[in-house]
Amino acid sequence: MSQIELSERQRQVLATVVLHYVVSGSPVGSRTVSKARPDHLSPASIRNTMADHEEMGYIAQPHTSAGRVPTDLGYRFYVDSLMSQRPPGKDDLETMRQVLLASEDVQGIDQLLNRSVKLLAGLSSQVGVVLAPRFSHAVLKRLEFLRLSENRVLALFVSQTGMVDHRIVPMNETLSEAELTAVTNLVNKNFAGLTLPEIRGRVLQMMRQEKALYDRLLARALEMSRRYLDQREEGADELLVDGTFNVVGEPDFAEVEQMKRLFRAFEDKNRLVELLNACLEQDKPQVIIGKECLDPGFEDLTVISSPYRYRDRPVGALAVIGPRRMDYDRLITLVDSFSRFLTESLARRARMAKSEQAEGEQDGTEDTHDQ
Amino acid sequence: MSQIELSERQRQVLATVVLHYVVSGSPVGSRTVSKARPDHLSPASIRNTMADHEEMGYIAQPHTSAGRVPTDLGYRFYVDSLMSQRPPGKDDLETMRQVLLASEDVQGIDQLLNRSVKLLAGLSSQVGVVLAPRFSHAVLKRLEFLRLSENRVLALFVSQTGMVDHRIVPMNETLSEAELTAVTNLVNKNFAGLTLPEIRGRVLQMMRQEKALYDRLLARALEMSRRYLDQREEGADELLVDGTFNVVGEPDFAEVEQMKRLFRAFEDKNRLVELLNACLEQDKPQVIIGKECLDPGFEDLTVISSPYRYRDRPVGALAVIGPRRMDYDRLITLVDSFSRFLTESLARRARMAKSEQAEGEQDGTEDTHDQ
DNA sequence: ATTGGCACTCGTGTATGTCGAGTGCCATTA
DNA sequence: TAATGGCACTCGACATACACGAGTGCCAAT
Repeated sequence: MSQIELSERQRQVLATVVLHYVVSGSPVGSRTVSKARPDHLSPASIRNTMADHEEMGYIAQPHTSAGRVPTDLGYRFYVDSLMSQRPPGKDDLETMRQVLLASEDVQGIDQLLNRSVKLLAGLSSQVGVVLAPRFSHAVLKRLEFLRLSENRVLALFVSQTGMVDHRIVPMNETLSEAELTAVTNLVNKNFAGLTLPEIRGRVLQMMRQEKALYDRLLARALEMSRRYLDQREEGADELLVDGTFNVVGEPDFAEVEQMKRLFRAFEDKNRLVELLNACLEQDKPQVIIGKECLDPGFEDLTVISSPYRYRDRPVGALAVIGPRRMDYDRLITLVDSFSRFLTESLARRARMAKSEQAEGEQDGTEDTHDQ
Repeated sequence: MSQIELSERQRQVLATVVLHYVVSGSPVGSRTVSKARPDHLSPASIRNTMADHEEMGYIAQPHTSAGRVPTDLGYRFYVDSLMSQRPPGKDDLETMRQVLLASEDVQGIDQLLNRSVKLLAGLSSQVGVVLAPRFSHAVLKRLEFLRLSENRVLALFVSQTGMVDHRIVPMNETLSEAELTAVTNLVNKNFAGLTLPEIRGRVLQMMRQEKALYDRLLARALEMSRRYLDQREEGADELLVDGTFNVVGEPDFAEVEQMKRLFRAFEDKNRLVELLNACLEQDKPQVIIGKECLDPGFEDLTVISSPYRYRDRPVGALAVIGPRRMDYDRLITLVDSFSRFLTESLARRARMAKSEQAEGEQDGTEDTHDQ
């Protein structure tokens, strides 16, 4: 595992090994590499180079006298410094444009994301994952409280882009319908146009003010808002997965146990959400190869993820998940351009909402947000 | 394939074959049956009986000189007339009670269903499916319209049990915020307490009345309600699936192509919804075995489904899906009692909402509904 | 530094043989 | 007449043996 930088030849050979292995799926030998490279090196020379690679941990033999297979480290090196950054295929781009534009017009964000994940799985022939926009950056258009039963109130959050979230908040004090309506109005008057973190801050601040203590309704309103904010966190169904069938035939997942783990991982949304959340702060597509992911459910997988943005802040992410042996060149550019498309799509929505807001709003809240 | 009724012996032997095959997974021969049955018949006699069965199409040989395997018809006969109706396991019942009661208290229906499907998959070790309550039987608590952009309005439907549905309805005429609020009020005054079909009827009826034509807001309100009603039908994400990993190891799905079809079927929610909708009118658990299901994606599967009810009407369904070789006795009773539990759970919710409604409602709509 | 040659390793595929579970048929039995 | 025991036959599962070929490491020659 020496830290010496690789010579040009070593780089070339490693790239060839990865490239060949990705398409063929079987270990690649010195002879194959020799024939594939334009410089006419004999298999024997290649063998020496490959022996070096093995020593450095980039490639490995499944068994003596077999060809070489890239290790996690090998893939990593390939992705980081060998890969040819070719532009995305025209076809892929065109399809994406078609589908996203079509979903953009009339449909809600849910449908847009739904189609996106199906499209992502389809184009990549892998498992597609989309993490829906986080509510933490959503801007409140309306927060409504409806009484369901004596001690249960339904809190209904609508963002300015039309995202809807509802939670049931427990109550220990019963309010009449009229009081609830008043509370709803109070909340909207105070918080419309703010994001959730901003609302949380405002709530705490207002709770400290004396005035709130004497205004029973306002106190109720703050209390209920706080409960709503505390309630929401789980992040369960804001994750869309599609294309799991693409992984079924893969020879890389021949062993049953392995495959079972895999599907269990796909159904455990929480772990996936966590995984994607981790990439939110990146601004290039992020590639996690095999054991680089600490979650044992993913140790035979590669995850290519990229966040999408709204108003220059990352709000959600999308990913392609597949076996480590995958077409990195294509899929990375695919994920990258897909996230750009989604970002654009959201921006267009926002522009529509903005023109709307500018036209017919009545409240005087700050206008630095317009989600 | 003679239609003669089976003799007692034939019934016994067939039952034994099914029972053994279900646990062992390998073809069962005459010798095995002979030893398993209390009447001391020699293998030779059993062979005769089994030859009859084969002639009648109840069992088949994978190849000459192998044991017999039940056919779809054989399973069908077993389920219909041979199965011992044993009561559900105490353990299963207890677990169900625990989980459902725990989810009942504070949580919304979404969470209840979410846990249900996981529990169903867990208890059955098969794929669990739950079809969420249809909105067509939901009773309107509140229908709200919020403007998102110039020509898009968000319609927000809340049922009296706390189910939430939102759609985006396109508009060709722009309404001011104030007008929208007025419209919302009109809609709620007229339609609160009605189910969707009732609302549809009422809308059409009112549209025919002259009065509506001259009241511009009322006309708008009716138009928008109609658009909302037309919009919703797809029934996409109201289906929960869990436990697909249970099907991975199954030797019955050894062939890759078959398994791929399977997973594609699980992801195509629409087909599943259709399948479950078909069982809504049954009142016993329904068993669909292999090719009895016309959908080619399910031809190697058995689906055990049962509706659950609300106010004596079936509103949703749940199912266990697995290979044809499954423990019919246990799973049928499991599905049956699970659907009862869900029905009860919904009823309890309704009682809570009812006491609530009786206490603090102000409108004079009929009280024959209380969802 | 590169290369050709050589012995060695192993996985894969094929041919071959044995074993045993299971069947169908028929003559025998109670 | 229904049940049974015996027998020849079939066929998959499993093991053994063997040849083939791709691939390697090492070394001496260029």
